[in-house]
Amino acid sequence: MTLATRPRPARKNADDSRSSGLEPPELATKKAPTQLRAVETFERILSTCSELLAEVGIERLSTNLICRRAGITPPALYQYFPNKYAILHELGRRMMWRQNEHLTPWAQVATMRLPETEFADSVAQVFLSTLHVTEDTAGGVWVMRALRAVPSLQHVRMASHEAVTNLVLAAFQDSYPAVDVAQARLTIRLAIDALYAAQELLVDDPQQDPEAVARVMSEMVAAQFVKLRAS
Amino acid sequence: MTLATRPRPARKNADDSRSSGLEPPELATKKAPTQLRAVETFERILSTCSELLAEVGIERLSTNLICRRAGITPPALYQYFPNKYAILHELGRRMMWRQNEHLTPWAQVATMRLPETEFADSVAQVFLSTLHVTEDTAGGVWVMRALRAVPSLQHVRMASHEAVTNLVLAAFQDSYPAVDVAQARLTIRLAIDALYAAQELLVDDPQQDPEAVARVMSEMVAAQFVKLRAS
DNA sequence: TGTACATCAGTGAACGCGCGTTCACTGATGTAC
DNA sequence: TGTACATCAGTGAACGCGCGTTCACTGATGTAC
Repeated sequence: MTLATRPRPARKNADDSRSSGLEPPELATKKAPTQLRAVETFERILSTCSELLAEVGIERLSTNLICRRAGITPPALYQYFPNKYAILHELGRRMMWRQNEHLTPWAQVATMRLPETEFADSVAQVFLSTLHVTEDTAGGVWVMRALRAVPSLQHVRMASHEAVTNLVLAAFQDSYPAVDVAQARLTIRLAIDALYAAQELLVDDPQQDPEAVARVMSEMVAAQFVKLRAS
Repeated sequence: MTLATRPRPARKNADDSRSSGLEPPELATKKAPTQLRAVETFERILSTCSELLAEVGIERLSTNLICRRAGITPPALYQYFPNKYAILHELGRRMMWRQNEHLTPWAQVATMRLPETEFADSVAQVFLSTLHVTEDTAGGVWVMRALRAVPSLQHVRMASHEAVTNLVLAAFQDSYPAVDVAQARLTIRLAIDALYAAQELLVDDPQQDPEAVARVMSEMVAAQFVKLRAS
């Protein structure tokens, strides 16, 4: 018989690569895939990760598990991502970006000038449409939860909320230039966080009626916005 | 020389005890400590867990790590808790309970009848006092985050928010019996979730001013409550 | 008030397992002449 | 249009490590007579 098992390769110092557990993990992707096959592998890693996140939760998610499910071997995964956090980072970025996309056409001067009732209706509408973005993505909720749960991933959510705030703030300022910026920014930011919280409630508790939640939250937000206009 | 190393004990079937990864983990505590020394150990496990949660995050938290830091051996921990989730469960329960404690004296008929401005002020006050509860507990924020992140622990947060909702709802109904219950419950629940979201913002972003956040959120909530009274 | 014994509290040492990670390698795709 | 060669994409097999968990055991505390 020829070589059935190869001899153990010499290892320099296995500890070098293992972090002490205190530095944050690398989040950037590594090599970008160029060939078609590679792009498919890259995307399959992402979708598998999303899928598994919903099934086993972030705690039991591992690169080995992703590889097994995606039908590839670990070294293939490591070519593109340094660790599972980088995969989650990419998933989070995409999800946030898709949500923000739905907001851009709403955050216009014309919207900000709407009378209270119409304004509230428009808020309710964007609320429901961004809700659908999360619902339509497999494991979308769990990606959102992972962003919250992992310390090194928090900034993705933060940056996204910050970006949305600036988007809305710009439109608002164009409409009401006299309003105090700090005050406006805070109100907008809190409105956004409250709306996201309401989205989470809907996901966590399927008993709740999305339309009713959208209505109440929009009223709350609209009233505060109108108050802000007059200040 | 006498027995330096003992012979390997026979193991029946190591797989029996290892879960397949799909059933939720047991959350109840095991034996309750009776003697003083045991109570101290029990409490040290809890406080060490809280401490480590803040340092390494839930992802790297392990029973072994807790034992090392707490100065006990694993079997001692396993006497009281079946796994790390049970420890987090207990920590979460305590934190939620302490927060709710601050709310009970507020959720009274007299409060509900306050005029809008005074009502808003009182909301701002409870908001800030519950915020301090989280801040004063070592690793308090991380306990909250763990409750969100771990699927099997979600119900602790949910149950707490539900309980708070009922508390406020009862006081509100006593004051305004004519108001539609479902409508009132939804408004209250969303207000609570929004206030918690604002708390998280303050924790995540130390730039934000707690007083300013408290003020804006309270105004938003108060306005909606007053609208509700008149319906 | 003393002692025998039961229960409580915690130890030391080991286990099997899956995880993250890397190695030398093979096969597929693209490209220069 | 064909071919030699470089680069890209992915494999199979192994590693050291820490984790969850359990064993038989020792020492401390409480209690019945």
